[in-house]
Amino acid sequence: MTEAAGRDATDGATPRQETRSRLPPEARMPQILEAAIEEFAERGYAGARMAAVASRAGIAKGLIYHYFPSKAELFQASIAACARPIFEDAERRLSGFQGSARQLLADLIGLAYARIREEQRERALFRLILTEAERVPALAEFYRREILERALGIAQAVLRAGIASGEFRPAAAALPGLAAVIMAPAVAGSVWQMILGDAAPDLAAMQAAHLDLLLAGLGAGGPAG
Amino acid sequence: MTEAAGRDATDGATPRQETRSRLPPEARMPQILEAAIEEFAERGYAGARMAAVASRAGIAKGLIYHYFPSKAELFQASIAACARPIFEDAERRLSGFQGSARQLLADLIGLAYARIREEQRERALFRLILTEAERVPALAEFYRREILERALGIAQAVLRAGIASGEFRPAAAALPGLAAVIMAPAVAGSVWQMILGDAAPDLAAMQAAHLDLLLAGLGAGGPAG
Amino acid sequence: MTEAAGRDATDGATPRQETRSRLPPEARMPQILEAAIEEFAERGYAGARMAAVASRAGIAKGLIYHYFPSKAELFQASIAACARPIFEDAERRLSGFQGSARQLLADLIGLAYARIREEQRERALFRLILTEAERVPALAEFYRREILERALGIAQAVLRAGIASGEFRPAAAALPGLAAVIMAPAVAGSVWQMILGDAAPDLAAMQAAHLDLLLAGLGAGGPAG
Amino acid sequence: MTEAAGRDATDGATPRQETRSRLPPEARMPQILEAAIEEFAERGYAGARMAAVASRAGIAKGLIYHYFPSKAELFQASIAACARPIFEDAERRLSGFQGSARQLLADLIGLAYARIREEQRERALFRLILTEAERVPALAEFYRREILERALGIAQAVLRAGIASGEFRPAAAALPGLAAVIMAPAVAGSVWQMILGDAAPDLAAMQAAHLDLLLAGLGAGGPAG
DNA sequence: CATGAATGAGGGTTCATTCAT
DNA sequence: TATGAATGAACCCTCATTCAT
Repeated sequence: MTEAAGRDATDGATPRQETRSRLPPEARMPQILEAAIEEFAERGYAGARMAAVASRAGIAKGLIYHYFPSKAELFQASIAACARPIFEDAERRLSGFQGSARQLLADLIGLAYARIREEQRERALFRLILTEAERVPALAEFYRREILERALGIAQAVLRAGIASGEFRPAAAALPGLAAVIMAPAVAGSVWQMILGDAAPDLAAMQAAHLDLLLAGLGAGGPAG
Repeated sequence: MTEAAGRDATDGATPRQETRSRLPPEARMPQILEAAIEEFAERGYAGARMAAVASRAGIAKGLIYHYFPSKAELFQASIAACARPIFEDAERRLSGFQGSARQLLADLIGLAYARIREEQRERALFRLILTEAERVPALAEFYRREILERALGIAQAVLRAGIASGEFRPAAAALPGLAAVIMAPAVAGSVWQMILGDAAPDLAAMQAAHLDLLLAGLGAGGPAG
Repeated sequence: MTEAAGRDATDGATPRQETRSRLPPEARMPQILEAAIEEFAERGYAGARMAAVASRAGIAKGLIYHYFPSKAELFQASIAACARPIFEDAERRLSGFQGSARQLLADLIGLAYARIREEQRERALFRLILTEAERVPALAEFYRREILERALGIAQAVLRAGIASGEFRPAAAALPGLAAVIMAPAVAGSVWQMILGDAAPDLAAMQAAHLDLLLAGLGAGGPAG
Repeated sequence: MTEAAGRDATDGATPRQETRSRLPPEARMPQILEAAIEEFAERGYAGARMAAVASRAGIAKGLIYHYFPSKAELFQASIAACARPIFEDAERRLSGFQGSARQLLADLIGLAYARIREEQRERALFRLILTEAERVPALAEFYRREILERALGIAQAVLRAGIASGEFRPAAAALPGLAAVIMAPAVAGSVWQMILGDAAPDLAAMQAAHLDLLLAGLGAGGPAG
């Protein structure tokens, strides 16, 4: 997206300060990774071109190979660079929470939708996972371990808390697929964002309906209770 | 090293001795499209190779170009070939339905999960859409028009029917994001299937929890009511 | 050396019969191998360029890869193509020989120098062996088995025959290094040809001196006898 | 991935704290040449990498260019560095020799085989000459002038001495190729060593047979005498 | 209609060389 | 003097596309 200013146009007017910049590795590597994440996310692994990565990073193609031995390793490193503790926030909020389970649920849903809306980087990671999971099993495993399992764990914890406090109907504990269903709208919402952008279902409306449905569906007066 | 290749084709003198099955376009095109869908779904557009499509179809590379002028057009045609009336079934069931809205909801959810589990072809299409939507706007548009909008329409219809019959709480009508939330677990489920295969959350459990949550959450005694 | 006429010059006068020729594999492969042998022999493995091989063969670069999967395999195949029974001639002559051992020796030496002078292909092979033996152990092994051992065997056979007939002094049998020494001038001669071309020591003069020295040194009246 | 590199050099402010051994050209050049000779001998000119030369020399890539303007010139210099008076020893021994020509011949042959066996550096030079002579005419010329001609001169001198003293048959003088044939086994022996290493014909056995053959073949009672 | 040999435009990668530090 | 980041020109190889047969 940054589309580094091409070097093709010798525009003659500006006095060419296109000099070599010589950054230390600590500065250059993130620059390349950033460019790579963008390129891979937009084009997929096969469609990405090393030249485009270099161009986005504003460097020569060959320089990439001073930092990463191959396209495949650059890809792996790009994934790793995205793989920050995505749910740290949510888990901290969960463990320290004092109020009602209903309030906690509302909080966490708010957090999830906020990330979907705002986190550029995570959207790219999600696209890469969807696109390349079949080709790179490590990606699928990463998604399962770092994203799906942790999100399910959080959902389970909230459910348990709500049942314990009497806010949620006890029968909810008997539904093994419930945690997945609870978090599903956020997943679908981010898929739609990814595919459709502005034409996707409105996230704010989804968030409101999502919370409403959960509160109603989990409430103590539910049908299975 | 000797690669005993070639030469088994028509050699001009002998009047056609073992030409490969000379099929009319009506028979050959689906064969090629089938192969192309598989290849594109497995490798993505950039990763797909025309030679592999030909090989899957059991024909020579060159023959593809008698039916499709380019890889890009073959891709478009592959998409179109998937674009069969995915929701025809559901819409027919919807329009002719006699029973309760709760029963209708259960039926349609059952239908949806069955397709997710079984329809090889649709899974491939979904993968292509996820993978290539950014690069091929027509794909995103196809998804919006043929899949998302129709699914949302069905969900809205069920909601309206349930509200009209008094089965669902009237407040549901005031939540514009509800239709999307209602169908979201099926979308998330198919994404997980795609990424994780057998490691994905169990679809049967999701289906049960999904239905249970909806019935409870939409029921007349809900919170927003 | 053939340096196929480049296709860069659209000369406008000649009606361009630079049409694609479509040879069967049986005809194209030797053509490529021939070109490859030349290129590898002249530049060594690392120095050889696939583009140059293609150019020598008068074909496009990519076509090589229809016949050989990589530069390394093309190299191996080039070696194999040279590896014809180099000493078949000499061994046949040896086994059927009727005259004196001195005459046989003269014959075989004549044969050896004739090959050094004339065999284009063998010179290339020898150069490749010298150049790449360290990098490609199979080359060294090929030289040992197919060239050195067979040549030594022939020399031993002649020695034995001459000793048996009383033409050569019996003490020659007691010198294990003698066979190697006997054939050495031919090897040195071909090395010098390879390095120096016309500036190399004259092969005819060497041949005469070689034979003379052997006849004198192996003769029955020698010092060690 | 972090490549904790660079930065340990002079940074302009602090007055030189841990600059790497700052050597004068007289000390640095041999170090580089030594490394270059190894690398060129092992990989050939095209296969050699400047980075590998630097690494062998324990310096940075760029420093090579302070001493040699290009790879080609480094190669030339490497050759020149090998070009020490290879035959100085032999020529000194020749000019001061007092004993019989037979003894002199034995001495010189012993010297030659000893060098083949022991001189690492000369083996590398010889390999370079064989490998690159066609591409670098100066190499062939160097070989002709500094090695072949001088060796032939020594052989001629010994021959003349032996004929003059009556030890060798006079007819030997009439064979222009004889000097080359006399030295040839040593050349062949070193080629075999180079290609085959331990699988080469035994040098000690060759040396014995070589000397024996020469003494017998050059002796006064020979056939052409 | 059908084949697969043939082409040629890149894409990934290497490496001699330069140059800011 | 010394470093190694940075460049860019090839090089090997792939693959969509063409076309003689």
